[in-house]
Amino acid sequence: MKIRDAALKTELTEKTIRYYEEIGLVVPERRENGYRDFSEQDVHSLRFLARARKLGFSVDDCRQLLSLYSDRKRASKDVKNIAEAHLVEIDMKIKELSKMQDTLRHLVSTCQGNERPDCPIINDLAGKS
Amino acid sequence: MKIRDAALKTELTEKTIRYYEEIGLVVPERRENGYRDFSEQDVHSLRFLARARKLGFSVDDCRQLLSLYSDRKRASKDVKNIAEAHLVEIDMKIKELSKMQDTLRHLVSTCQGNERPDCPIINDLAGKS
DNA sequence: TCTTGACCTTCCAGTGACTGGAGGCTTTAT
DNA sequence: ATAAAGCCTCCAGTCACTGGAAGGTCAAGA
Repeated sequence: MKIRDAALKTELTEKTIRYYEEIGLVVPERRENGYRDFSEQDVHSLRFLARARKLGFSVDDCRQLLSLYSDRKRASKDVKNIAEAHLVEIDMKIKELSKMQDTLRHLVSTCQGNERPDCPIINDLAGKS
Repeated sequence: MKIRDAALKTELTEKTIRYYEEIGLVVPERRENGYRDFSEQDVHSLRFLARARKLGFSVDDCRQLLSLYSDRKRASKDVKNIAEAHLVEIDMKIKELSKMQDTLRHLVSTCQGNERPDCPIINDLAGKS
């Protein structure tokens, strides 16, 4: 299957698929004319990658997960470890964003938002309390 | 004041300060020997930038906020608009992360995490329901 | 005076995960 | 025969820095 069809089947772009090949996540065959030729296997891998990326796993995590995926002797604990570490990262990001949200919401709510220059948002950024 | 002291006073790194100069966010004077010479004004701007970045504003937002900061005839609504747009982005990010979190938490909770290969996380990523 | 070491400078490369585009083949349809 | 679509590679750009090399400057101590 050519790259266009692989892209349609995986909801990845052709660019992304070529990039994944470049960094060694998939290794499609090549036809005589140089065109990539994706097997069903390749498409499975790409879909796996697409899902993992959607869950926010880094490409490097994806590489490990993909390797565990094709390892029949894997220990589920290895997978779980990766997922739990990722969860911790997500938690941290949410906490950080929530802090920003709180501060900003407060500032925005106290700003008149009119034509005059007085602005608690600017004041806060300027360090004036 | 030399860059090291500017860095200490603003909690930015020297590298970051040089970068901010490179992209035109601050324009410190230069001494005869080529060293940057930061005024108190410059330090104020840098602190302003540091705070805005901590709230997650993009460098481009920061540029606009800084310009509004030094504009005595600014309208607070211009500031508020930028802040509100940023809040919307933060909300979206949090929602996206929360979705990932939900899915991942569920998957992690159903995975035994032992030496055996059966793994609901891998199964989900592989599209097996 | 010499030297050491801290501090400053510029410039280049790398990060993550793509994305856009140029320039050039091959295939398909008219 | 020709045009359009589709494929290829390679290079540059994104964002906001960060690391490091190579070299100039300055103050203090031997």
